[in-house]
Amino acid sequence: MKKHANSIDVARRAGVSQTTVSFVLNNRRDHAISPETRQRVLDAAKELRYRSNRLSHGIFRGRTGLIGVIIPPRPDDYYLKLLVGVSDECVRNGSRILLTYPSGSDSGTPDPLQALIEFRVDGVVYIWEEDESSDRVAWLQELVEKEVPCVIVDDRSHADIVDCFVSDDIAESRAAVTGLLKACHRDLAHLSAGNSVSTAADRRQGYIDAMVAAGVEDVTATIRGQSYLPDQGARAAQEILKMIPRPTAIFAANDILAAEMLKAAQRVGLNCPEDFALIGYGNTSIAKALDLTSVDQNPEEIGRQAVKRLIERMADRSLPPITRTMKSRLIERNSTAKSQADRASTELETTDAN
Amino acid sequence: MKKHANSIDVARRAGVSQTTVSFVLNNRRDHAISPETRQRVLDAAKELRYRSNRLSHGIFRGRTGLIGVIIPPRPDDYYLKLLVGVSDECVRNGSRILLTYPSGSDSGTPDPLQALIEFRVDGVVYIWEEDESSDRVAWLQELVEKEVPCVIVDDRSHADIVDCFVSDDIAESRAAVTGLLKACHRDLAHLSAGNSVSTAADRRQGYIDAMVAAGVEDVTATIRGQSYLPDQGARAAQEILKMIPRPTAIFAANDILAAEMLKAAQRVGLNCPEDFALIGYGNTSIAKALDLTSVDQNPEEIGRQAVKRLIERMADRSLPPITRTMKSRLIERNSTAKSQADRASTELETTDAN
DNA sequence: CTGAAAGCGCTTACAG
DNA sequence: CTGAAAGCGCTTACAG
Repeated sequence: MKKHANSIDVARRAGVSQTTVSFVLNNRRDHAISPETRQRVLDAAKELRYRSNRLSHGIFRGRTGLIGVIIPPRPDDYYLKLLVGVSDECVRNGSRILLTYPSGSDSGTPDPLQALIEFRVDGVVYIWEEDESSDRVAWLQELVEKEVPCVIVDDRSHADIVDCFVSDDIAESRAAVTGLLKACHRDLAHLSAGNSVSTAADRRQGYIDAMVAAGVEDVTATIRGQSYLPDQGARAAQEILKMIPRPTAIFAANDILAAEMLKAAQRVGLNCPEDFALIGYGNTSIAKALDLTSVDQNPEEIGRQAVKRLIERMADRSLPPITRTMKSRLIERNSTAKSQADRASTELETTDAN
Repeated sequence: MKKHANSIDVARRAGVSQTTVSFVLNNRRDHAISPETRQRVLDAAKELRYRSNRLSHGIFRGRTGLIGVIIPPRPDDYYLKLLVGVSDECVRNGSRILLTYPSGSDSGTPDPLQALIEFRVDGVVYIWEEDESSDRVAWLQELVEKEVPCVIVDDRSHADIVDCFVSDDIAESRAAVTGLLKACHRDLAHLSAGNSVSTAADRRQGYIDAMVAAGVEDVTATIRGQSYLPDQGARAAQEILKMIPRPTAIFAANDILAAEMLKAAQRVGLNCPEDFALIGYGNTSIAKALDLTSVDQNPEEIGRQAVKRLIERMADRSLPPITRTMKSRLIERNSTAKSQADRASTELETTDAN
C-alpha cells in the first residue's frame, strides 16, 4: 500500500481529472463544478484519506504556509507563552511554525537561516537576545536581502529595516517604581542586569527616570548588578542589603533576580513583605510561586501581534517598517502587600523631625 | 530580480546541465565529476546565493527533513528544555522541527495532525498530557495507520503500538521519599496530583512504595491533592498542615505544588527547612528560585533520545515498539538542608520513650 | 565525465 | 461544466 494517496488516485476513483480534483479541493470559483461531481470527488478523497501535499502545493503557489521562528534556547516561560501566541495566529492564517534555535557557524551546525530559506518560509519571527556573535546581524541582513518578510521581537536596534515588537519596559518600570515611591517608600534600590540586553537597560532607565522625577539625588548609587545570571544577581543582592540606609523597597530587573534578592534577604533574617517590598519582572511561574509582584508583558499577545504584522507584510512587502511598543501591566501580589496605611503612619512618625 | 535562484540558473551560469549541478551539490559519488566542473558549479552557486529548495527535494526523495512535534501549550520550562533536546538531535540529523499545539476539532481550527501529514513530516514526537478529549488517541491511530514513525513522550499507555519515553517517576519518587525517611523524618506527607496524569499517579505510587517499605500503616491518610492546578494544590497544602502530628517532611508531585505548600506554611508561620523539609519535582526555574530540593528529569536528554529512536525507526519501520524509562536524579538544595545530625539527636530524645 | 528526459505531486492558464 | 498539457524546482535512472 502506498503511504499517501495523491490527487491522481482521487481523480481516478472519482472518475474525473486531476484538474477537477484540484478545483474542488481548493474551492475554486473560477470554473464551477456540478454538485454531483463535486460530491464524488469529496467522497473519493475521504475514502482514500487523501491529504493534499503541502510541499507540492507550496512549490507552485510560492507560499509554503511555513513561518520560521528563531528562538533563544533559554528555559524562560516567557518564550513558551510567546510561542503559543505566535502559533495561535499562524494557525488562524493557515500556517505552521518551523522552529529553530540559533547556533553559530562556529558550532559546525548549519545556521537556522539556511534551514529557513531552504524550506522557503513565508516569513520569520526573530526573537532577539543578547549574543556576542555577530552572526545574528548577518542573518538578519540575509533575510532582508532575500526579501523574506521578518519581524523582530525583543529588540528595536534594527527598527530601520524590519518591524520590531518590544515591551514598554521603560514606561512600565517607571510606573512600578513610582508606585513604590507613592506607597511612601523612601529608600529604594534596583537589582539590575546592567546593559547586558536592551530590556535590562530599559528597565534600569525606567527606574532612574522615576527616581529622578521624585527628586532623588545620586540614583546610580542605589543600583547594583550587571547581568541576568543568577550567581551575579546573588552577589549584587548582597550588596543591596549592605546599603545604608537599608532599602525598604527593591525593584528587580526580572523574576530570577527577584528570587535571588529574596534568598539573600532570608539568609540574613529579613522577610518580604514585612521588612521590604519587592517587584520582579516577567510574571513568570517564579513570580506566582513566590507570590511576587511582577510586571506581566503579555507575551502571548506580543506573539500574536507580531505574526499579524508579518502577515500584513507578506501581503504587501513595500510596507514601511514599524516599531510597536506593547503594553505591560503590573500584577500585584504579596511581595508589595504591606498595607500602605501601616507604612504611612510609620513614615509620619519618623518624618516628624523634618 | 527573482527571489531565489534555482538549479537551472546555477547550471546556466556554470555552463553545465541541471543534472551536474544536482550531483555536485548533493555530493553524489555515482558519477564522478571533474574537479574543474565541480568548482565551477560551486562558484556559480555561491555567486547566485543559491539555496536548494527543500520542498522540491523532499517531494522527490520522500524525506522532507521535517520532524513534527506536538507539545502541550503550558508554560512549564520542562517543555522548553525538552524542545531544545529535540531540536539538537534533529539538527544533527539534518532535520528541523515543525511545531504544533494540540487544538481539538471542536475549536474549529485544523488539528495539528492534518498539518503534520500535509507537510509530510518524516516522523512525530508526540508530547503527551492529560486531556479529556479523545482526539489525541484518534490522532495517534491515524499516525500509526499512515505509518508515520512516532514516539510518545510522557506517557506509556500506548506502548504496544509506538515507542514511549518516560521518566522513572516511580523509582525516583521512592528514592526521594526513602531519603527523607533515612534522614530520620517520621511524619511525612505527600502533596499529590492524584491520577490526573500518569506522572502524578507514578509519583504517588513511589511515595506509597517507600512508605510501605518503611512499615508505615495507612499511607493514604498522609496523601492530599488531586491535581496539578495551583488553587487545588493550595487547598490540599492547607489540609496537610492540619494533619496531626504535623508532617516534618513533605514530598510534592511537582514544583508548583511545592511552591503552594511553602506559601501555605509561611502563612501560618512555618518555615522551610527549619520546620519541615520539602521536595518538589521537575527542577524547574521555580525550584531554583525557591532553593528547593527537586527531582531533575533531564528533559533535554529525553528529547534527544526520543529523536534518536525516531530516526532509527525512520530507517527501519519494522522495529518493535520499545518503552524507555529515563533516569532522573535528585538535586538537593536548601529545602532539605536541615542537618541530619540535628534531627537525629532530636529524634533520639523524643524516641527515648519507645 | 556529462546531459536529455521522465517524474515527484501539485496548480493553472487554456481549450473545448 | 470538464480535461490535456505545461510548469514549479528538484532528482534519478539511463544513455552516450
